[in-house]
Amino acid sequence: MTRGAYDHKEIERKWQDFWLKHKTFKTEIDRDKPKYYILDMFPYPSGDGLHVGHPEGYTATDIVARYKRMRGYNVLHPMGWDAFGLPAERHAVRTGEHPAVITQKNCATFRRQIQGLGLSYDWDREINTTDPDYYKWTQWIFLVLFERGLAYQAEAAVNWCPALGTVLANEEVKDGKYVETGDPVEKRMMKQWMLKITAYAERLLEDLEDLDWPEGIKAMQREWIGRSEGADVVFKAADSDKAFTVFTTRPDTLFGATYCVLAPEHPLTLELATPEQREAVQAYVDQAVKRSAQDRMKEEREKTGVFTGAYAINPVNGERVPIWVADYVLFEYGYGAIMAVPAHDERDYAFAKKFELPIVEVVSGGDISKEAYTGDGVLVNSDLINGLDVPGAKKKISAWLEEQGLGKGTVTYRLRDWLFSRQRYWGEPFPLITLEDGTVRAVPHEDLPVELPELDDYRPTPDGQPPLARAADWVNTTDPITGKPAKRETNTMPQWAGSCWYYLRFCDPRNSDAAWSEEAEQYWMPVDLYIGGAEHAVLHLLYARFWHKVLYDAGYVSTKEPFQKLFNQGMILAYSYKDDDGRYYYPEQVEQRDGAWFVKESGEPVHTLVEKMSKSRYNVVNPDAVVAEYGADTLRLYEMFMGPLDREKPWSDEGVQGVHRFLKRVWNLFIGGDGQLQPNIAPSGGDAAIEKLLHKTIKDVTADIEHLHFNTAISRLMEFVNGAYKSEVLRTEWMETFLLLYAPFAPHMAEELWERMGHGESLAYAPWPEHDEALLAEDTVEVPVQVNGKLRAVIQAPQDAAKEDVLKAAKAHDRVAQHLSGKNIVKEIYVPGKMVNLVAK
RNA sequence: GGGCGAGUGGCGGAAUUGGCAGACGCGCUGGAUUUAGGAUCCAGUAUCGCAAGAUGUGCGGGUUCAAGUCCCGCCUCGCCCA
Repeated sequence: MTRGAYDHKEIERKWQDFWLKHKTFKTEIDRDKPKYYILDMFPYPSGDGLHVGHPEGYTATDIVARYKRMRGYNVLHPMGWDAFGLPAERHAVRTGEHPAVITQKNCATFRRQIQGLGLSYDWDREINTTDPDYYKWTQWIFLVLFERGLAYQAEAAVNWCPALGTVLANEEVKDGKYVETGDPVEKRMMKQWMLKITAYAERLLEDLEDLDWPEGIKAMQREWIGRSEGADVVFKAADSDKAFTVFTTRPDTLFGATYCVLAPEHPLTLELATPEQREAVQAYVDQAVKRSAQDRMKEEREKTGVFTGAYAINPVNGERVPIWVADYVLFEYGYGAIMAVPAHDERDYAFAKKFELPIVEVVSGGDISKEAYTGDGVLVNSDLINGLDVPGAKKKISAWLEEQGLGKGTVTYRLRDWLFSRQRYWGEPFPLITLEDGTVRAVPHEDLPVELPELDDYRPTPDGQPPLARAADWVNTTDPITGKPAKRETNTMPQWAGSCWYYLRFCDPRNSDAAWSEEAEQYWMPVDLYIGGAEHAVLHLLYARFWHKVLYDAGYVSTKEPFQKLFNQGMILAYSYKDDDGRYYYPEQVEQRDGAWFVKESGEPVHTLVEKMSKSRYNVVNPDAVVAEYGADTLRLYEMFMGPLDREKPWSDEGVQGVHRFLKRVWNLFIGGDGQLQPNIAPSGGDAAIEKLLHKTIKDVTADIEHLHFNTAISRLMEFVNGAYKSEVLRTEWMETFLLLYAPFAPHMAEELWERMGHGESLAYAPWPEHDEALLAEDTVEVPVQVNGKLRAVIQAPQDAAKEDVLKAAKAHDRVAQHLSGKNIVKEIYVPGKMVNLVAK
């Protein structure tokens, strides 16, 4: 290798060591500077190590963090590990090794890989959700919820897998089977801890308004919360003293209710069934409860149901309507009972058609002989609300129901309370004990954390209890108040718990007296910019917002919302190669000939696809390999150059090489083959055109970073370098300015060149360059001239030229004149400094 | 079915407010240098055409002096909800 050649390995090692050793990015509260809190969604440290998707978001936040520091902000930019979770537990079950051991190993790998990317985190703030010093405070927050009445125990339906003897998360179950092994999963009622997130539904919805978040994410949260206004209506059973309540979003259609449906789980279903029908109803209920909610809700599925033999009285007109049982009504939603209006609801319509139930139109505007009409229209066949439109009818009928004591207008939410317990080992233990009389008591704050006990087997017990039940010494304890025997909770918290508040711990991560100090929270919060994948659009972000609001109500935080601005990076995809039999090939196994792809060995044709990276598709790109071959600066720059941050984009090895070539061009612009600074970099002289280009670059790169348009920012830097290569003399000052612009993107090389330019200090806190608008002003501008909207010439004109002069010059141009000859000009348009258009006939 | 987003060269993608479509990069072509290059540098590269010129941002209409950009109708793909 030539002496002066770009050696990314040595340069990157040198500066990574420098930053760590000098704690360059260590942050303390500094009231003389404005703060800026920029956060990545911290990773789950899996055994596979970093994926190329991780550096995408991390590089984006790193660029902003480095840029903001240079703009004089006090930047909080931390990293940590969301390390509780299933893979480590599965590993423990297989090997008997404590999950903490594999977790430590994985964290070390992630730390090494992330540090190898030159990301400017304050490593003194590193946190780990599995560290007792951390989960002590997760337990403390749980107690805040518990003490405020927001945590309660309830019988809830869970996914029980008999083959594994454990409960599974919803994500692990598909089509009634465990996704990993295919073992059947059934619903089972178990006592679970629930968090009352529904108490915050309205505020979680309302406060979305002021957040600078992608509209799509806000829409998804709104849908998830699913606020709907409607009415509760009481239906009495005919010839009985029983009654049931239904919730409907369409009380206006009450006169069109021709039957009612109870969910199979509804307690009245069997009670109301007539003796003749009871057997059929029982059989239907038995098979319906086994189906999943998603399956039951599927619209395309053939509707099923059984008549109970009983009738209800429609409260508005006193008519007898049959009561059916059907699985398209869910017990969890509303009251598990509906009034069916087949004329104006598609599912009711399909059901009524199949079972030949009457369909009565009450809103005009559709053709109910063909399909249900769900739009607005004038009410008909509806007595006191005839002639009104839908919103007017809703209002009037709700008021009438209330008057008559038959119901009332209500608001319901799709959002359910949060099932918060898991029958697992590797999670936070609940800081609760249960006395023999059933009293549940919080573990006193001074006794936190409740640490996980050591086990020699991490499987559930043979009788289906969670693994923690194996630790009898731990489970059996005494109540500190009464001294009576008590048992610890054997469930643990779900993985979401640790990530619900980590952004607060980062403000004050080593505090042993509190989860965070008031001072730190007030200085740093809220998070100014939060970047991560859209897969957390609903759950993580909703759960964290919920906890934050509870902490706000309890007076522990000063902001209503945790994350002011949110941005989602798009997924990185990759090309994969697949033959007609569906077999995949590694990129090294295929070659391109005449525009088509073939397997090298067999010559068999393959087609290329752009897909998610996965091991089974043989298209995973390993960031370690890219760093080893091209360096971290290349990986960073390439991932940012691929395209807009929020879009999906395919990985291309050629693209990586292209960016690496650019980095080498920058290096060679500064450093000659002899390893010395290029002789044409001089304290004075230089072309004014380069100075102008530089100032344009400053202006554009600055604006692009502010807008997170990193791909175009990099293309501006490339344009400057292309310009500099054509210039004979490069003024030192200009080249240093360029390095500052370049530094957030390729920090290792920028630091190295900055040092070689004679600076003794890191450029991490050097002031960000400002452009001089005066230098950008043009004396003369190029004005395109169109004839009838088509470009015919480009003329030079003074910036402030009068309209007449420009038009005269335009008409005088040969080619313009040629296209005007024989025609009359009917209109002349001049947009100053921009455009001339001559309309001629 | 509903909501949101996207559709621009061979490829990834540019284009504040309607104002020169294709910046920048990949790939490709040619040249320089080199014992050699899959290194480096320079030039070219939307399509058709020798040229003048014509055509061109998923498709079909419209508004406008001027439309990738605004409006109406459709098609395809992605995500979310059902």
